[in-house]
Amino acid sequence: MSVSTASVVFSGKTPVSDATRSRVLAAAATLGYTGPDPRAASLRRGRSGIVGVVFQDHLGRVFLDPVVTHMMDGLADAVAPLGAGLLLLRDDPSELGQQHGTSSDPSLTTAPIDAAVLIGCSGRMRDQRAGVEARGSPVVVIEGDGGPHVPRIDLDNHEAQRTVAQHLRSLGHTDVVVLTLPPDAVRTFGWIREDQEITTDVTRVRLGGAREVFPDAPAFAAESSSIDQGLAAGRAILAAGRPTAVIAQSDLLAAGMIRAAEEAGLRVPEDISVTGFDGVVVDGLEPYELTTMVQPATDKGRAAGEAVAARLDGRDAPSFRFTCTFRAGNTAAAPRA
Amino acid sequence: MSVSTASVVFSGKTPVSDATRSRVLAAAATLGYTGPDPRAASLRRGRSGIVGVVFQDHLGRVFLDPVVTHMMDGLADAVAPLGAGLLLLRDDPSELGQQHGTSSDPSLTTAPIDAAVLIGCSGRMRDQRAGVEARGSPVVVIEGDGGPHVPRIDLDNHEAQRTVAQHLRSLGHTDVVVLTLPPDAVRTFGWIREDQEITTDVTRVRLGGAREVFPDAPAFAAESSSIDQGLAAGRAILAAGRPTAVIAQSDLLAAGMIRAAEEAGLRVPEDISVTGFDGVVVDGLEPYELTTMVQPATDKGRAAGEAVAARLDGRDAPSFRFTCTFRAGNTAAAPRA
DNA sequence: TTGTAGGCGTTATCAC
DNA sequence: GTGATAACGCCTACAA
Repeated sequence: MSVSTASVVFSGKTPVSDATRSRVLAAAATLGYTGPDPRAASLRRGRSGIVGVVFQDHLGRVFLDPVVTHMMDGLADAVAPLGAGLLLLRDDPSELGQQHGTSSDPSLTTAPIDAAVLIGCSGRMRDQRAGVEARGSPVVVIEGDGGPHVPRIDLDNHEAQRTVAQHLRSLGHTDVVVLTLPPDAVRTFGWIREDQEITTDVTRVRLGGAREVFPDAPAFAAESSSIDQGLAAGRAILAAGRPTAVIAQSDLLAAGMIRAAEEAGLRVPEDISVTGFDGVVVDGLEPYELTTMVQPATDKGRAAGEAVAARLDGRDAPSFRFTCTFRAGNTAAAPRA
Repeated sequence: MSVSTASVVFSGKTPVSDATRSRVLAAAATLGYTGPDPRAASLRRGRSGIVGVVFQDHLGRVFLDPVVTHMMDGLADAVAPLGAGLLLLRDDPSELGQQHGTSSDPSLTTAPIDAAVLIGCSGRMRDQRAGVEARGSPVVVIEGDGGPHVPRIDLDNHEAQRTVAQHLRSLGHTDVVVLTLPPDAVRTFGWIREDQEITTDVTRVRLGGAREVFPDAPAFAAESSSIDQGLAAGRAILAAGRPTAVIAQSDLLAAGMIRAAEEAGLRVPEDISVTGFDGVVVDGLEPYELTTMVQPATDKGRAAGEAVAARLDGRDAPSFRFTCTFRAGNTAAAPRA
């Protein structure tokens, strides 16, 4: 009985005589051997059959934010023919400042992945990316800047947000607040200072688009994209003043903002206009239909998956920018005279 | 410069002099070494920091079915303190009948996982489970039978479905059809024959609960839990006859069934009653509110995660059965005289 | 504190 | 068609 014969029997890569095969299988059964150990196999082969997907947030968000679930749907779809599993990873801020992953958390650098998809791209993620690529694993970034040679899948965020702002301006609004996604990995809830650096690309670029139309619009940052956060931020915004319109950077935030407005006795859109971003279905928002930009979330995920597949296949993968489309709902109207 | 010194520097498990550390790091930088290779590390350690989650379905379902997303949310939550990533795996039916995974797909047996959570438990999954446990990786099953010593997280499906059926009976229904989830891995769409074996536990048990009240109710199987499938099945059911009520095994199927009824010019609940199962929010179902059983999906996921954590920690993990609660909506009423 | 040796379980290569 | 052998890259004793 030789090791290599056993290997051959289990992998089926080389013809084996029936007699030998059954002898090997019998021996395996006796010894309680259940086939190759994946860890050893992946070391030897240099492939694990795993694509890592890295989020900057608690993993719960992956499953509760419709934009993300749709994106993941497309990603899973595109990665399937590749025969790879998706490993959900978190870009853990608690590792900040530590020399090297003393944390037990699997992360980009400690997980046995063949490729990585970064959702957003913080500074630290960018550092890790270098390490991952140094090992020869392709990296693709969705909504973020991974550096010069990293395929990048994103939206025309600036343009899209400018479109919405323009819509509000044409309705006659001048007193506008922007309710933003987290500005950086620290995720501080509150007003964004003038001198504050916004490291999260989506947040910064969308804000830039809005400010192209309303240069002086103050911005309030939420900790994450959720209705609850929108509600909390909305309360804070209304406690500080009474804008005629709020530009939210996500539909979930917009939904929360609307609730906050209702709480404060304001009618939408008569007393205050609220716009969203994403074009997802938000539960329980009736009778409102958000005025928002619709983004092709599933396509974005699929494009990322295809880019990964291409890179793993030795082919080149270009960056791709998707276009959002304006959808007029019933949450934006002319301000009251 | 020695290998072990480098190892020590990177792992930080042993005190190292500052001089040595910087010498090592400098050398690493020069050589382009970016830290330990995860594949080799996981072989040596015998741990990969990965928990596999196995679905019987296309991975897209994971992200589009609200019951599943909530469950995953709870699971991610409970697994987080463990510092493990979640690997989404698919129990690929295409491997059926193959001796050993000649497919390139990562599966329970070919993925480097430390533990596995099985969603449902097909016959093949049960076989694979044995292999996984033989390697010492704990397995937990959600909604399925993994065998004698496998912790099992599920619902009082029989009782719950009986409750709904009882409700319909008390309203006066006698002519009832059950719209079921897939009966087995093959997922054939259509009427379930009398002699047909139902291998998927949830499907079988819920059907049993319904038939305790309506012993002769015919059953129609969908291919998956989705509104589209409910619609298709609903059309087929209505083409074959006109029951006074349909017991759907999921809210999504119920939603599809309602659409099919509307298509056929039937009013719900006046002409036909429809009940669901899950208690999730179904988009665009207004003005209906499903009469359904609400299940604690998030808790189910969390319980599974805690069971995994316990087992990885050497502790014992008991099975747990959650209870569903009846929610009266407006989709079930007395049949017309 | 640093260096050396051995093995984790595979699989690829080669000889037979 | 089968068997021996050498890495894959790391980690952990143990010795210096």
